[in-house]
Amino acid sequence: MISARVVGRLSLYRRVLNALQADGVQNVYSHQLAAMAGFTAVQVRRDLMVVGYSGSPTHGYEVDRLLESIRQFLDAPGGQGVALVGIGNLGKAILAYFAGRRPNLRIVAAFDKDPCKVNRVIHGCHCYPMEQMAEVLKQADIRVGIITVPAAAAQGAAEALVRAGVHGLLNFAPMKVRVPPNVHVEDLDMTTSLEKVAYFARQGVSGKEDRK
Amino acid sequence: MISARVVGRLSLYRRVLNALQADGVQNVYSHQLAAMAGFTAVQVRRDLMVVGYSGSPTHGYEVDRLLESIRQFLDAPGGQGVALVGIGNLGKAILAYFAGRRPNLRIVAAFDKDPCKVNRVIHGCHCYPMEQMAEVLKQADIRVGIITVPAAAAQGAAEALVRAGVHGLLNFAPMKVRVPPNVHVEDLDMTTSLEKVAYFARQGVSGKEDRK
DNA sequence: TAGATTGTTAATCGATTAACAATC
DNA sequence: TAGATTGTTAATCGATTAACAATC
Repeated sequence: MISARVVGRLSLYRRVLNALQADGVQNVYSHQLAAMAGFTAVQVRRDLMVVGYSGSPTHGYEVDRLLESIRQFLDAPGGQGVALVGIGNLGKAILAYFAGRRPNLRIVAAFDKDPCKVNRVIHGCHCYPMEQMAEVLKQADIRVGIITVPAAAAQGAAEALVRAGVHGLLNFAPMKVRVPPNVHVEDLDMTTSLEKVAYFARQGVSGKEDRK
Repeated sequence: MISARVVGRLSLYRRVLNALQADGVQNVYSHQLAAMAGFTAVQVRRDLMVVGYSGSPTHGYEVDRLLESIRQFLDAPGGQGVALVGIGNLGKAILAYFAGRRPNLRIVAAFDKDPCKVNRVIHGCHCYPMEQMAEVLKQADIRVGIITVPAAAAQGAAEALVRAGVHGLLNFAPMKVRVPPNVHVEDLDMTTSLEKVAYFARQGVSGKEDRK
């Protein structure tokens, strides 16, 4: 079983490698990738072994082939649709943020309980009333959901998404949601993160070991 | 040295406790708080010891006094100002999200290099050109920064904020920033989080142990 | 008192780091 | 070959979990 941490780092390596590829770089060593991604060389080498592509002691890793290996590991073969619940300020910003960024992982449907916010297209994403969720998600084979509703509505949104067949949730609401054990939840809690930063800024220390 | 994890959990406990207080609940046991916050009772008890307030075996924790202890631990005495760099879709959504939410931790200044986006007020926050950052931050004694610029501009934004005296950064850009060791950085990388969720949704497993 | 909960120590678990032989 | 890097195993570190005496 691959840990969530490794998957997250692979996602970061890919972005760094994309930048290198754009610059015409053909080979890269683990310590270079480590410095750019903010991890250690040993972590990088161990993570890259997971995707099943080996480097060479003389040339390091070939950028092109490594990117292809990561792509095969991370991406769904035919692309993956994502649903978003909660078309408020944050929801709309996230629709804009992901619009056209990664064709393989697109937000293809958004939902809101407010009738005034649905039945239109925002940043290329169709907006539907909550009642149509099961139907739309089944029809588009969507298995990933993003929750951008207020805290009080988060649990309900999560349950609706899970009922509609979603197996992964990205939760922006400042509240933990309870889901069946086979559903993966990532919490992206901006309030907690900001309070953490504020605490350590006030203490004048980093809360982690130095990053050299 | 308190770990960033503990500080983050305290922030969550506070929100759960606020909800309980609003419901008129006066006492709470560690296992109740644990269930609501999504952690274990032992974690809750250990974390609460950090803030220096002891519970009682018979009544558990008093909600009012516990909230006060957490507040004293987490919050800056006179309130803490926050600066935001990058007034795009995401930046504006974050200004709206935090507006009026926590008087003690307010975004009081926003910056952008685009002259069209500055010299106005968005969700109660004054917007300035980048050139005025050092001056504004010093005058308002701001030590916390939020980065919502594109990936390519993140390092520059981080350096400008650090030069202006910031000791903590909340980084939304999908790129690691390098900072001096005494600056605390929290990365809030939506792209990585979404890719993690998509990966585990596709595998049909949670990537963590069951949450019971 | 009896009993559930708290505070605290010991054991477990997992991830990171260090060390080193294998490789080109 | 010499040398830097890779892949892999062992040691370290930190956090979580389990166990239990102390408490009201």
